[in-house]
Amino acid sequence: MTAIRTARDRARAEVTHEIKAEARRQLADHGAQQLSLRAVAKELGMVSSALYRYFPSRDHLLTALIVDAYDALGEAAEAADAAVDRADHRGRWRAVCRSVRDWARAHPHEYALIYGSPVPGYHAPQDTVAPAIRVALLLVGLIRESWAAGTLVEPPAAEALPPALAEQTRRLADTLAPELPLTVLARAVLAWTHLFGLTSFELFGQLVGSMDPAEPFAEYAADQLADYVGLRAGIPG
Amino acid sequence: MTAIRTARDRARAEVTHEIKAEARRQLADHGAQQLSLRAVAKELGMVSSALYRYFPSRDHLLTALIVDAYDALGEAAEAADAAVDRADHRGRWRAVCRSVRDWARAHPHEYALIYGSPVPGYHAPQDTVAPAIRVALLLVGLIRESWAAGTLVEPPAAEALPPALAEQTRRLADTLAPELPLTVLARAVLAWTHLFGLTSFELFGQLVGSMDPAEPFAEYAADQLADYVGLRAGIPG
DNA sequence: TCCTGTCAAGAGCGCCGCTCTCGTCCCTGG
DNA sequence: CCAGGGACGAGAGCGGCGCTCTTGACAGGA
Repeated sequence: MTAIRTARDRARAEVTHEIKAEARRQLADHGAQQLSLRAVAKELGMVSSALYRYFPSRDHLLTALIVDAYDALGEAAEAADAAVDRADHRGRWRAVCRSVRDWARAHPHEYALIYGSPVPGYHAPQDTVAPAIRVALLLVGLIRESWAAGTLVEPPAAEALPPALAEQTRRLADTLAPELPLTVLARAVLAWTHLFGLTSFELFGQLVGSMDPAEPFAEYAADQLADYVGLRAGIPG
Repeated sequence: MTAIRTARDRARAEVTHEIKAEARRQLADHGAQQLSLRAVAKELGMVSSALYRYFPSRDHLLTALIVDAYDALGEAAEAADAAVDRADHRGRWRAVCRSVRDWARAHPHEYALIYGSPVPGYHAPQDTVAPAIRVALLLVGLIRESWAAGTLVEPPAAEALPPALAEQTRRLADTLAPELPLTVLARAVLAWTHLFGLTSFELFGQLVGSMDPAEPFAEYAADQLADYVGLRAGIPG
């Protein structure tokens, strides 16, 4: 558990890391579909069968890359958030939205790997869920901060969730943000799905011919979503 | 141009259709990734090379399936729309949203084929754009009807689009809905992206652990989107 | 020192998309 | 009516894929 012990272990960790690095390079260049164990092995001066000492299958290697991609995206979003005044919750929201889009555009194949259609037969193992929700946690976190600061605009009181949705939202709130009104949390989830839905739409070419380039539309969407969840502009002071 | 002429032509059309049918079956069963020309050929009692008389490559066959999928989805949406009172624009909106989700859940692999990450290297040819926009046209159409009927709630006048987006939206409006206020059209596009974004999120497993099952949330989203674009409930009479 | 576990390598299996060649059959123009 | 040409299916084959199994070299613990 402590440090890496034997020379064998150290070598093993190093080779594992090198395989992932080369695989990530090929993924970024040619996409997940084209990621070939043989090509990775060749580039590393190994023979394909040797890779199976480190990853039991292509899917396992892909899973490792998925976790890395989620983490990279989460890190980018957190960095963007951290660069904005803590009290400017709306500005932070917009920064996170922009960072997601920017990261996706900079790493289209990685983005497609995590938010595109899942590889058939492939089902995400449990290791991927924790890194997968980093951006969602970030968004909920800043909404909570705005709520705590008293700057969050609540949805109209008349708007009640239907019972089934209220129950689901309550369960979600219990582990995520018990103090938030359920309507706020439901709207936050909706905004979250929209952020990634729009990013995917742009990246997968569905906007070509309408809102293309998508930059102004993405900015507008981030604004509208901030309104929708109730984030107010600027710093109270 | 008139009818199918010679026996050869008839045979060719029939075989082409059978290839597509078998390919669609395999696509529905195992996903696009697993769609193999050899398997299709074997199932049809042919040899793989013979298929190349009908489709010059796997991608071309896939493109044919994509067009079919867009058309099937468009047809389902149009049927759902047609089943609702013409004057109940909000009801029609919700029916279309529900039909998209239903179709996607009934045909996950076809849906993934058209709204998932594009196959690497694959770029949609022009044939696919016309069927691809059927649902969008349907949604814009019913918004226009509501506008014409005077039942559409306009966004707050204070909400102006930033110049770049206004210009894009205007270009879109010119060929789509010249009479609609730009803010309405922009909101419609946003709602359109959200509809498919949410559907993809559910289908690709991103909602597992939060809004799962997604039924109540999807209904809620359709409602919220109807509000957002300004569709009022019920029939004026 | 022996022995056990780890490792890279190689051969090979059954797939895949795709190409090329070769007979065959039928349609059509003379 | 018949010869030529075009469309067709079959087959062999190429290079590549994921993955398995066996083999031999090497290092660390008993």
